[in-house]
Amino acid sequence: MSKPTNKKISESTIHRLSIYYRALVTLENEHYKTISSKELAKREKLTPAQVRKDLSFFGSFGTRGLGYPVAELRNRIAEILGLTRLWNVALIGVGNIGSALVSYKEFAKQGFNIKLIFDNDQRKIGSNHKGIKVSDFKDIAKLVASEKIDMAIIAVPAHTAQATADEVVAAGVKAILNFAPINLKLPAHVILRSQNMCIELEHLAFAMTNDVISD
Amino acid sequence: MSKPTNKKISESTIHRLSIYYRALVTLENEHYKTISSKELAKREKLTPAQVRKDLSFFGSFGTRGLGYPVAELRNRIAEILGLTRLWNVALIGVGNIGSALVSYKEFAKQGFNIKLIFDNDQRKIGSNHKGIKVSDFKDIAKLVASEKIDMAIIAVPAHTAQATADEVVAAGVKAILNFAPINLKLPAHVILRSQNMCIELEHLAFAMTNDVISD
DNA sequence: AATTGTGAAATTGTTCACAGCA
DNA sequence: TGCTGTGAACAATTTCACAATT
Repeated sequence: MSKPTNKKISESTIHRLSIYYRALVTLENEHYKTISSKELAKREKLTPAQVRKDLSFFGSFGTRGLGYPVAELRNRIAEILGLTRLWNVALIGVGNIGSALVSYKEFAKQGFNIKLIFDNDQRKIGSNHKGIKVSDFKDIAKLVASEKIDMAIIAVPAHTAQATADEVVAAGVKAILNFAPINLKLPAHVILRSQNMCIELEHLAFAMTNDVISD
Repeated sequence: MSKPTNKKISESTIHRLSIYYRALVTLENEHYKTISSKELAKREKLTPAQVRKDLSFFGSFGTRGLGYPVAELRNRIAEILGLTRLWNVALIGVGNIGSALVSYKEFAKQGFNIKLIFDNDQRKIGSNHKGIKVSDFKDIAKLVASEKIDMAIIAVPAHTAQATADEVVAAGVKAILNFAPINLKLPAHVILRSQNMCIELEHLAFAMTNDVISD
């Protein structure tokens, strides 16, 4: 029922699902009732065939001749991405990036609730960030369990990131978003995504150096 | 000379080049003189064949039986990525994320020098962030030219991002890194990369919801 | 003996093109 | 008629496997 095809959904399809989701939220605000693959593709600089292929992975949702029902499709994608529930997130490290993430409103909008903040700097422990008291990183195991934390965001310096991640995993966290610019080694059962902001700037530098022109 | 093959270097290869670069910097600090594709692959969770294919795009740098010379290879990748020069970067928007980026030390380490900061909030204009005075966004065209800005980082709220980007492009900036969670529409000659932090969390949510286990 | 460099094979991802349906 | 859903064709990327080299 929830798996109309048994083909594996690719990473790139999941990525585009996030894109569709955001587009559909916008379309809903613009009071669209339906949207065709052609129009959705145009908005997100994709091809209509790709939109249809992606959406067909989880069943027939469109109406031939008409397009896709915006609200229903947005809902369905939210279900698939796991956005119909709240996620309890722990933030590790409240330096530059960590502080920015606490205040980042998009997270809350998508159901990612930063519930705990950890640091190991005595000057920061006990202080308040957007109404959340900074806890001592030593207490992570206890608090992750009691607060039912689902995910952790690691925003500590590169040289402590691996040790930090190991402790986060030991505390029972099963999914990590890493902002430290290193490749973390974690057990296979832990889901890891990394965000390295330098890599994107390097990509710009590469493109400018090599006169890459996107057409 | 600089183009030993005429095959196009793919986006994914460029991405891995950034990864190799960082790995090689680490290896150099650990006093490695040479590194084999096997060992490099192991460190970065890739396959040896892929490492060799990627590196072969820009010539034969390895020595059969021995591996790749760490320092030389790091240098060569730096050249390819355009990291052997300084890049003048303008930051647009000094809210949560913008503030974090000004203080983010990795940027400077890789030669990305945030030289100008812009905002349109009168309370912020004139204030200091890490020794850089916040300029009025109205003056962007003049300052981009006089300060020889190469790239802009857009860190403004989603609803103003498109208008901001349009002005940044009008000011003559040819490369943009966008942190606003929308799909910017820009002329083809402008190089654009986007970083959407929600998408990564959504990926974690998807993986947890669907019991994806990376093996 | 160890490891690169690279065609060829396998796999994965994208686009085409059209039958089928509203 | 317009647009979806999808198998087949095509394109890109990754992996294999091995000759060449130190």
